[in-house]
Amino acid sequence: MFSKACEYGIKASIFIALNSYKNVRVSLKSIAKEINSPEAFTAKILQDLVRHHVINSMKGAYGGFEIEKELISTVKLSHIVNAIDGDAIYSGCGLGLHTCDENHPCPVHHKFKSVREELKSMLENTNLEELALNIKSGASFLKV
Amino acid sequence: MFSKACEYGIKASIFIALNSYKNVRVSLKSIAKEINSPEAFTAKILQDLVRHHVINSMKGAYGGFEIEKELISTVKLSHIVNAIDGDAIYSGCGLGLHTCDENHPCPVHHKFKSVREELKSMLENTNLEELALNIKSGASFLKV
DNA sequence: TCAAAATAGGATAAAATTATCCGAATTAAA
DNA sequence: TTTAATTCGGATAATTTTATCCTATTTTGA
Ligand code: FES
Ligand code: FES
Repeated sequence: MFSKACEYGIKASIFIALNSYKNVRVSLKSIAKEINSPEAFTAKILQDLVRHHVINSMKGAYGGFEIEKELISTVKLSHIVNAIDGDAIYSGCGLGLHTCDENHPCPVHHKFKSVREELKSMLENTNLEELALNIKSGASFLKV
Repeated sequence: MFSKACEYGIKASIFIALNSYKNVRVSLKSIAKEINSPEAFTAKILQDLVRHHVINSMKGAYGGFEIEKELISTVKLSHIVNAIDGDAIYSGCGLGLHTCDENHPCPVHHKFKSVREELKSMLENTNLEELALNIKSGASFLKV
């Protein structure tokens, strides 16, 4: 469904959010360890999220990644997915036609559309805060 | 969402079904032309579908691909997707955990599950007959 | 000021997906 | 029986995605 890059991006963001509540900046190394992802590849993805202002980074000793506490609840999954995978999963044609066009629909258009919309609204209505809290409470897990 | 291979496979199957109603066997060449796909790559995918008994093939002059008329309405999108992309899209974890496990859920599990189930039921409840009929009536299109 | 700890970013490599090529095997009609 | 039209299947290539490596740059504390 999502690319590996996007999966890592989502998991990393949740872990960063979790720590940002505790005013702790997390390093690339600890992120990769926590979400079980390749370090250097994860670095690229984090850079991407920084460029898209989903997370913040600080270089140097005692540096790392963070998200402003007040913003955590405003970061939606859709922001992360969009930054990394783009919007094809929302708006692209399920059968790969150049554009999804109501007036020139592919065979699965009407059936596919509702699934895609549900996915879209799910992503747009899920924020990092709730995801981080579920990790904190032990209701969900980032690896294994 | 789906791989290119899967997109081609679905479109090809619909076109084959459409022609099978007219007792016409279609060649690789005409399929690739109709669905706007690379010929040799499409051949591989069709071979795969033949092996999975989604479609039938006949070699030699006047050969080509077909689906038994009586079976067209029994071929579900899920069969095609499963033959080509496997079942990860149904049953895999949205964040790439090794397995999707209710007792060890990833952060998006509960939100993701319903989307995945809707997709699954859509694919399991859509058959080639209805898709072919919509193409026939001009209600939907296989290319451009 | 210097050293250590980080992220940034470019270059490259590995793996997976998508795509192409070509000869072998099969089939039916002439 | 020959020939033309096909699918089949193996080898290979191109592209995209995933992953790694190395150096530069930034930041803080000693
Ligand atoms: S045209 Fe294919 S999903 Fe809309
Ligand atoms: S555990 Fe991730 S979707 Fe179920």
